[in-house]
Formats: sequence, structure tokens, C-alpha cells
Amino acid sequence: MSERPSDLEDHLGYWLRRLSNRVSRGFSERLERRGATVPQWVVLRCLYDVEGASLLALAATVGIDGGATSRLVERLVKKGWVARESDANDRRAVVVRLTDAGRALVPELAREADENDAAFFGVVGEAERRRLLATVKKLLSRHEAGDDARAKTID
Amino acid sequence: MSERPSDLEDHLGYWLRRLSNRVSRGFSERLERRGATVPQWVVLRCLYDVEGASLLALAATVGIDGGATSRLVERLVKKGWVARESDANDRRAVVVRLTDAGRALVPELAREADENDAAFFGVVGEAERRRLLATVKKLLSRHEAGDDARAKTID
DNA sequence: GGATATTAGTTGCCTGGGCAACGATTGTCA
DNA sequence: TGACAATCGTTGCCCAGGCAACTAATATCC
Repeated sequence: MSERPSDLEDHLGYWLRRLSNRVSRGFSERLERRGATVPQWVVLRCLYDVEGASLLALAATVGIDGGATSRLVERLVKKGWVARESDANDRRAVVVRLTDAGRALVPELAREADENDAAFFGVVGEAERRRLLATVKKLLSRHEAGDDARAKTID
Repeated sequence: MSERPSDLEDHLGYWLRRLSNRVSRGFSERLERRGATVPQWVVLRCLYDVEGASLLALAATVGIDGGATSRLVERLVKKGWVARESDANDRRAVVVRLTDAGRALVPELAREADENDAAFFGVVGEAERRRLLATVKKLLSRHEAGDDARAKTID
């Protein structure tokens, strides 16, 4: 009855976490050279499309907390990539938008993302990559249904 | 030449990060009920096997920084799950080991990990799970070779 | 219209990871 | 042996995410 506890390696979640961290780590090294971080890239990329979002709407899109978003935006403001204006219609709301510098940066970071992805996942064949993506999406859809579906979650 | 930047969803790394965070999130909710966190579980599980590791050796096994490990262990000590003794042979070294309470806790946390993994990945078939694990391991082996291979990395 | 929700955003506190500097100890080597 | 180098661990500072408390502003409802 000594019930040996299962190993870390026995869990798929463990391996996924490990892989995900590898990818992000490499990506983050690339971004670092441009002065950005992974969460910052995600926010910038989201703002590139919407252009003028309230802070909490941004938080929902990105999939992180309001507090975290507030501070994240603050750092982006300090870097001159994002501007925070107060909404005229709703004086408690804050409108977040890219600055010109921020807008110019996004394509560069996107290129880094492309290269990173290609380098990392290029070591397996196209078919295997497709299967991986399909399984990942399937798992997500099975577990995101009720919650905040279609958030571009980082966290 | 307006070069539209690639989308977040265009990258496999993005989806992996998202999936990994989902899994960890659910797991962390389970662990929370027992007063633990995911990184803490990993450390405890490692210590269960080795029983008496130096702090930096532990850090290497877990795959995180020495500083982070130092603080992580500190929290575990406060919870009474881990004890820190100074090594007699090397007076700068610290030996970390589980307390009885910590040792008793590991099998319980392991059960949570089992259940979480089964619940999360049980929604796809056995064959698909196998393929997923195989691809993940392949990618890891292709990218861990030079670095700190076979670390039980969390981060 | 005025008391009472509800919402938006900030801030403080917690865990967590990375990097760098630092004191203490031990190892190396001339 | 004695100066120098390498190692161990801690600590401070950064970014990051979660939760809760709080203020300010808007909505709701009687």
C-alpha cells in the first residue's frame, strides 16, 4: 500500500509546460534585442488591429488581469510605444492606442515571431506540425468553451 | 509594400503557450486547495526522490535560477514542508530536504496532478495523446541538446 | 432627483522567474 | 603559504500575473 507518487514526467501537462517555456524563452531573447518582452509584444499586436481600446477591453483580449494590464501599459507608455488618453464619453475609461513608434515596431516584432516559430518548429515535418496544431486547438476548444473563449491569452 | 504583420494566431508558439497556461491554470486551482502552487509541487516532487540536495543542485534539476530557488525554498520552509540545513563538509552549501509533513504531502499532490492530467487530456483519444507527447518530446530534444538537458524545468 | 449599484482603472500585496552584485567559503596554483 | 579564481547562496531590482481593496465616475431604480 506504499503508493508511490506519480512522476513529474508522467503528466502531459508537465511536458507541455516545458515545451512552451522553451519556445517563449527563445522568443523572449529575440525580443529583448528590440527592447520588448513577450507580453508586451502581444499587447502591441492587439493594439495594432483595434487601435483605440479601453484598458479592460484590452485586458480581456489579451487574457490577463486588469491590474496586470494597467502596469503593462504603463511600461509601454514609458517606452513611448503606447499612449493613454482619457475617454471623452466616459471619464473613468482610458483609451489605449499605439504611438507612431509603436506602430512602426509591430511589423519588426512580427518578423521576429515568424523567424522564431519557423526555427523552433521547423525541425519537425509539416505534417507533424499540422497535427500538433490541430490537437492543441482541439484541447483548447474543449476547455475554453465556457470561460473567456477567443481571448488571445498570454498568461 | 505595406507588409502586413503576421497575426498572433499564425504562430504555433502562441497556441502552445495558450494551451500550457490553460493546463497549469487548472492544475494550480487544484493545488491551491492544498495550499501549494505548481512550482512548489515540482520542487517537492524532486526532493521526494533525491532527499537531501544542495540548493543549486535543486535549482538545476528544477530548471530555474538560484535566486528564484532560494526564495521558493524559503516559502516551503515557512509552510513547514522543507528544512534547510547547512552542509558540514562545505560551509557555504545548504542541504534542502523534505520534512515529514512535506513527504506526506507529495502523494496527495501527485494524485491531484494525475486527476488534472486525466481530466484535461482525456477529451482526446489515446492515440492522439500519444502523438502529442511524441511530438513535444521530439521538439524538446531538438532544442535542449546543448543546454541544460534533462532538467525538470518549470519556468 | 437622489440613494444605491455597477463599472473602470489604479494600487498594494503575493508568488514567481531572470539577472547581477555581493559576502563567504573553498579550490587552485605558483 | 598566500594571492587569485571559482563556487554557494542570498539579496536587490526588474517584469509579470492574480487577487482584493479602493476611488472616481456612470447607471439604475425607486
